[in-house]
Amino acid sequence: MPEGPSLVYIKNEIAHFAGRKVTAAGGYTQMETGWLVGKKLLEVKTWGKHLLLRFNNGTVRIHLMLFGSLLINKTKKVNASFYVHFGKDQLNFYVAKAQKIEGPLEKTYDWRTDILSPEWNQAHVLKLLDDNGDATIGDLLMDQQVFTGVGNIIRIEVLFRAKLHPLCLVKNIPLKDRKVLLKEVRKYAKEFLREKNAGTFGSNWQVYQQEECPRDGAVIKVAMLGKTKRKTYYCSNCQVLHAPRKKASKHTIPAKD
DNA sequence: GTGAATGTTAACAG
DNA sequence: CCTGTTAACATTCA
Repeated sequence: MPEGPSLVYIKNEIAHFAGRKVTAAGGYTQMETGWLVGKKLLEVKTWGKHLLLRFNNGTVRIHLMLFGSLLINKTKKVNASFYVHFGKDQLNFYVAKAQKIEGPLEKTYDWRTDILSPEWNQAHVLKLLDDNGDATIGDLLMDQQVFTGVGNIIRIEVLFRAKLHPLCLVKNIPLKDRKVLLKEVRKYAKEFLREKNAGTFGSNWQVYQQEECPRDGAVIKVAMLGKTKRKTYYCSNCQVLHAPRKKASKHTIPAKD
């Protein structure tokens, strides 16, 4: 369930709990929960795959990892790792990691990299691409400090849409193509959320878990590539592995006078 | 029954 | 010290 858009989907489901007072909190999480009782939930936010429940004395950061889930006013047979009750209403998180964050969230989080945030900032992310030129783009897309909220599905679909080979080095990607990539990341993240809302998620994958390239019919390759220990689906026919660019040589620029 | 899956981190080896 | 590998977490689905 959990890539960035799935967390925004969850946030939207529970946003209306803002203003309600916590009557009980607990679970097998390591985090102390006593500080929540009696406090009013001020706001529900996300930063990539983090779900943030903000209170005036701290924020609960919830991460669903790979298997986590949330049930609203329902329970499973197994214990919740974290739960919070608002009177008769309850949020039950399973297999989720909960931590307390102290102080203002801006101190912990930078939303300029969050692919679904209105604060997302192209210039800032382009700068981060420059800083990470030696990484492969397939690896860098999984870096939450640069592409906050991207998971394996988004990574793979976006590489295809931007026609980039997963092993392409960031420094070899022309600026124009970097901008196309960033545009596709934002676009596909929104499409992902739209499909979550419509209940059609997964019906429009181009390469993820696919066998044939929708562009040219080539066989989709599956491999573990780069440092990322995740399955990578790609079309080696239409996804470009940019070669090193020639060094801009100042000496070959003809002098004007 | 088996294996894989939208993820991350701590512990360990070299 | 830096880098890479492995295990762990414990669920759901095919």
